[in-house]
Amino acid sequence: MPEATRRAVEAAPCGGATGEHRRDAQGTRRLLLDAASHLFAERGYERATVRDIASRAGVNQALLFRYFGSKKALFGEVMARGGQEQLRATPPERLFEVALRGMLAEGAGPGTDRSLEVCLRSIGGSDEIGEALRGLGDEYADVLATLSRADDGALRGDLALSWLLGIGLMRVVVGKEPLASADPDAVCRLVGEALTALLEGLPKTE
Amino acid sequence: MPEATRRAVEAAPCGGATGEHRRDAQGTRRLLLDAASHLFAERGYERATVRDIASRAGVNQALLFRYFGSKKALFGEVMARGGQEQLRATPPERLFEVALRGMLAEGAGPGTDRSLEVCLRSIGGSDEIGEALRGLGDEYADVLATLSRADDGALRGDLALSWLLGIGLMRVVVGKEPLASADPDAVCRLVGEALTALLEGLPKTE
DNA sequence: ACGGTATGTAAGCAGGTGCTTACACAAGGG
DNA sequence: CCCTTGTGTAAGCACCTGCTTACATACCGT
Repeated sequence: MPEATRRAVEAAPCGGATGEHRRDAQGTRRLLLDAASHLFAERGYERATVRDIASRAGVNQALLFRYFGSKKALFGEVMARGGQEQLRATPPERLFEVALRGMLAEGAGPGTDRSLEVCLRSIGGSDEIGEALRGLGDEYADVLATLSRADDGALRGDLALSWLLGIGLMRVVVGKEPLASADPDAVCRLVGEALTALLEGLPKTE
Repeated sequence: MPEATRRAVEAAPCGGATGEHRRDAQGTRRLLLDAASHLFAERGYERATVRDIASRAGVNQALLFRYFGSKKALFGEVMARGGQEQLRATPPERLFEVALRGMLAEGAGPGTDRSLEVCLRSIGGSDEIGEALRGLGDEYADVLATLSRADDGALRGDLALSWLLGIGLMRVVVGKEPLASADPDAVCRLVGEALTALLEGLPKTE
């Protein structure tokens, strides 16, 4: 990869035609954060190297360590940035479908939350990463558990989350057919119907 | 030449990896295969290093390459050895529960099939490994698909397999509570009930 | 203008990886 | 006996990893 995607020459006319970097710490910090977010979602934690991230940001990798300290800390900031927005912005009875549709949507627009995808792709990684990922899972499961009035609601929530992640696993990281190309509506309908036996608090499937 | 003592050594079961090895290519081959099987199931493909495998087998790592050529080839032999026995030995309508219970049983007896666990722990790995793992998934999904008479039976099979793997993911690799410590019977009952909406060919839940 | 400092870079370090090579030793046949 | 062959080992190679260091340079207050 000899040609890194250099930072676009900003509107600021530096005079020189070289397209050199403006010295803007916050800007390059965000560049690194964006690059890391994309690469973690694409390859998972282990397979996204700091060199790749820095290269994608168009920045020397030493800056990554100056601004974030370590790869793990960068990962933490990435997950904290947009990770739990969807979790908090979605009412519990819609969370499952929203998360499922978020994972079924392939073209990842800037708005979609890919943190669950990051989790799935980073599973084999170090124990500390697994710990961090378990935290996000716990929050999802806690919300899903409120959808059942049964006394084993927490277990039912875990099972629902398991299905959600399993579907994401098969679809986006394994690419299993026909699931990978299936219509999101069809998947939601089938899963929704089956889940009514598990969680009573789900909205009726039409 | 103390041939009597040598013969006695050969007759003895060589369980421990300690002490000197007798020069037995087939024997050390199997030692490597066993060690690899355990370590792949415990840590996944990437995190099980060839040094660890050779060390666990009590032999030099160079032998690993002499007998198998590469780490990937060794992985292939491990997966081919016991991977699909359970798949072929189990009638379709029982496959889901057998596989689920196999994943819920923590104490991995010598009989239990851990190849699905290997899949789960190796997901982040290289693309070629993912390809190999997809093959096993395909076979499971094909069997599960026969349990539905609907015209989207293949999709329903994929969804059932997704749940199976998702549960394994949460339980054995993430260790999510309360699922990780839940009673296997309770899990099977909840999942079985919900799955009747998806696959009609499942045996009645009690 | 100018010096200090924030920002950026090139080069390298220590450790780990899969894999290879050169060699030691045992067995068996001429 | 020696010499070939199969089995096992120690050492090393080339590369990759996260991370650090020494240095260059643009910006900004004075």
